[in-house]
Amino acid sequence: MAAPSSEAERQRDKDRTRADILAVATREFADKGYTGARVDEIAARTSTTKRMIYYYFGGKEQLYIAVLEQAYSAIRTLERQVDVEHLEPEEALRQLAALTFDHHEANPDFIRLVSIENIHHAEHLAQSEILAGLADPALGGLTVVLQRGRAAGRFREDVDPLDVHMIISSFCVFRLANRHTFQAIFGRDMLDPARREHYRTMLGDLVIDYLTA
Amino acid sequence: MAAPSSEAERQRDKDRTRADILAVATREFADKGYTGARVDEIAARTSTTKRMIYYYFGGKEQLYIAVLEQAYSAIRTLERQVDVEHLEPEEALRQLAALTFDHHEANPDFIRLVSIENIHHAEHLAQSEILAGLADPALGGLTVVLQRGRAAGRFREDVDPLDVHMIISSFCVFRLANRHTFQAIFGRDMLDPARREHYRTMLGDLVIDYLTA
DNA sequence: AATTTAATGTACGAACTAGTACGTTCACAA
DNA sequence: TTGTGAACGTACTAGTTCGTACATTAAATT
Repeated sequence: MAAPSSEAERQRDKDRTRADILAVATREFADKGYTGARVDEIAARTSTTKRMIYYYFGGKEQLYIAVLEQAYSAIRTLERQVDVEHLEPEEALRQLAALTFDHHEANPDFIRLVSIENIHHAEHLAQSEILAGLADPALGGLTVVLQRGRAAGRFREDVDPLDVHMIISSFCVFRLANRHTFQAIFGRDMLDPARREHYRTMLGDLVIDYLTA
Repeated sequence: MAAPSSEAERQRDKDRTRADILAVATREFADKGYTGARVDEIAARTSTTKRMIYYYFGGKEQLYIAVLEQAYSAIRTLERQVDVEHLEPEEALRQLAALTFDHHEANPDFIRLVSIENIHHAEHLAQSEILAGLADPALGGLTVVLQRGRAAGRFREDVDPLDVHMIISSFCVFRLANRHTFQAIFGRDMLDPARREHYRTMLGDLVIDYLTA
């Protein structure tokens, strides 16, 4: 009479097997890229077999798309966490920027998957159905904040929310995505914890200074 | 009695064959990534054969490193073009930023190679010997300009040239490297010629506003 | 308990891919 | 003009990699 899905020690568990494969595949794809990732390697690190990858996902490409979808879904509701209505526009913007900063830093696999997907011209993302819900959450709060700042005469007039989003993303993504070549060339680790606060503040200043110039 | 190297229709030409392979390989690696690129495919697009790739370069990895080296070498002397001594600091900075903007836009293959190399943790770049000469040209002019701006009391005091370089690169690299996912999600093509001037100006404002806040 | 269906494991194959053995041709020097 | 080495082409191999045929076991259903 126990609910089957709540049993912890089941030997056969569709959800668990799927989740296991997905987790391992995420790391493998993020680490090696789409072409570099090996289905056999993913299977080996799973507690199940390669057969199950094809059983549940159909193939390497569909598995990769599933990985992408899960990674993107995880960040969808992110920007909603900032109280854009009651904070001062400047402070709300700083918090939005800091949120992106923190989230990207906490999810290096996601950034790598985005880089990889861009190498492939976003052809897999384009096939996905999650696309629709992605733009709005990223821009909702930003649009409101800019509106309020402009209304109060504190922000410049000609600013597009998407451009501000682009500025913030540029900085945060670059810091992770280009970490290795930057380190190799300039000898500076952009992810050094000792410099974290410096960069975090810098991003806030950058955005605010631009908007209030 | 004609100089052998000036003959256009030679059937055997070491330099030409090498350059041909390198040019084709650059496009192939930039397009497909290191793992995705196929030696046979590169050979097929060459006017020579796969045998020559191994003859001149040794193997796929060495060919890739040669491609990387050539791509990086091409941008080494870039920043020197700005007259940092005689221009106003603000104007010199705007020109430096615009130069990076233009160069990145004109060399999408290079940006893709950098992305690809970061996916591979810059392990190939680290093996290369060109590394040494790369940091200086990128920062030389910037350091002088910031110095002059600070001396004139027009720039904030606490700014590191490498941080400014990072801001500029972030923006320019993001615009190219993340073009496809950005387009897929937000429906905006960051490389649309109609928006080019907008972004170019925006980058200059961003940097100047931050430095003069 | 019997039967059906979902989930899983094993072993294998077909196609691809980096790299090479071997043979050939051209340029140049003596 | 002839010998020699550099430059080049063809055909192949060994190993890899995605995907699947086939067998099996556990859960759900009747």
